[in-house]
Amino acid sequence: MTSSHSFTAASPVYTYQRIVEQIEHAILSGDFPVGSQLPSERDLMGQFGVSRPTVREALRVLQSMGLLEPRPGTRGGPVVLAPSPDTLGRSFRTMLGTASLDLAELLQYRIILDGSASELAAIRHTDAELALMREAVERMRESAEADAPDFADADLAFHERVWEASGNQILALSGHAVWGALRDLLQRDAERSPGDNSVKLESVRIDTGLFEAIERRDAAEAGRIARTALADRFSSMLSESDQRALEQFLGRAQ
Amino acid sequence: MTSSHSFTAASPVYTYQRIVEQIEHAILSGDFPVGSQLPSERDLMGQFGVSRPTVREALRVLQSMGLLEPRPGTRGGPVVLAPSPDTLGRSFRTMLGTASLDLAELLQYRIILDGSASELAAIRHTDAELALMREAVERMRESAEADAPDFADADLAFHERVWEASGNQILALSGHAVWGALRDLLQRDAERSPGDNSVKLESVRIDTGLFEAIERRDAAEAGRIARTALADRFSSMLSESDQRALEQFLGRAQ
DNA sequence: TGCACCAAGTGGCCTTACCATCTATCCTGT
DNA sequence: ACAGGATAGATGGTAAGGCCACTTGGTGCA
Repeated sequence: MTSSHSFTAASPVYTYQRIVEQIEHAILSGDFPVGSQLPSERDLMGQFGVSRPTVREALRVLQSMGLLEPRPGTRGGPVVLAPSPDTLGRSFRTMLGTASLDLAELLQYRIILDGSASELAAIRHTDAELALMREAVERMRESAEADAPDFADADLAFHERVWEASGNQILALSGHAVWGALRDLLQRDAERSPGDNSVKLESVRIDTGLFEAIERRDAAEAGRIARTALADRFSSMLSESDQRALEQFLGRAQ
Repeated sequence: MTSSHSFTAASPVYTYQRIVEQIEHAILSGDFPVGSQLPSERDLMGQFGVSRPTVREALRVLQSMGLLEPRPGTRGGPVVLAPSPDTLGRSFRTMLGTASLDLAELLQYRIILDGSASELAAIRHTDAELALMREAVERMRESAEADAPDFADADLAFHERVWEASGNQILALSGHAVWGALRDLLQRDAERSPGDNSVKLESVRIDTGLFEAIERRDAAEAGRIARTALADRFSSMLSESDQRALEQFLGRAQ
């Protein structure tokens, strides 16, 4: 009879990878708090019993994970960095960049994120966050009325404030990444009409409504506005079947 | 008078970093599709005009981002990988480990993703996807009743099928990443009672209800089940204020 | 006391080299 | 003619040694 034992994959273990794991574990377990220094490359090369290129490869990987930063000079050595959400955002971006994404998927994902973020922002925003959002809407209005070229920046700024007011930085980071991917996709596909002022003014009108819903803590309405705004703005670029699926997801059909 | 020109920081540019950027851009812009090969290290060393350790450091970084995989042998060379949730999940875990992310945020994010994925799966699942989900639920039930150790795998398999049935691969990738991070966190924090069969049976009961809601295309109910299941299962690990915010977000309070 | 200088150590990069492994090809045996 | 194994070449993994620019900390001079 065959044994029920299942074998695990026998992938080779590279020495640089084991160094990464050891140092990573040492940092995450608190042996090297933020701001502390690791031994220099030449010391590590002795401690691990490997050559310098090998420890350098390991340090590069840890560096790209945002855990370390090199520091030259006497009494130098790699220093442990404070955790930054940047790497998480970069992971989102590379994942979105390599995935062969179609517009429908990306739009759908952004509708999910923005809708939820708007609901959360309505529920748990603080006065300071509300003030920042109000200021951003005002800047959007000014930019649209002056037909200034920085409207896209002002638009993004407002949505960033909403993401932040959601109190969930994963939402903020992924929202930013998806926003960038969507922008890249559209920029590549079609040359937008940048001078069309009515579109800008319509955006201002919608975002003002979103802001007011958030202000009066009407989560359901805030989420609804955010979702339908995105759907209305982009649905014309989708195929007919994707449009129908989107409508159904938003609960308008049926 | 002083000029109004503002200078930008003059940070040093490392050559290995420029290689990373060039290769990353080439991959993300589609010049090297998934599965294609880059020139070998020795070739790249010639093309970039640098030494082999330097191109190796660059390749290591790209490798740790999940973009590449080395491939030895004649006609070898670094291979471009398909996007994987692994690196995103690792970023989540790193941020959790360094305490710049808390459990509440991650749970909230997973509730948003799983809820939306379940709604979408209810709307647009195909017969084949439904069969796969039914099969996965069945495997969960068998594993729970036999008290087998592979229950966690069966549980994950069911949720993977739901993510896939949502028709949105971004949802599937990020769902997978968050799931992995959450699992690691719990595994580390507390030694769960693996023999507690009632918990498994309860999970089976809930997921069966979710499956049936998806089967009858009841999107609202499917979303509700997915969200409340996650909240009920994990909320006891949250602080009291986070629990209240979660309840409010789910629309039960008020 | 202040400041310029200097020496030591650090990371950044290079050169050369060897090894295990994998792939493609060829060559042999059938 | 074909199947299969041996072989040769290229690849990535790792090592050793060395040079350079720069940062740092102390030292000695004004």
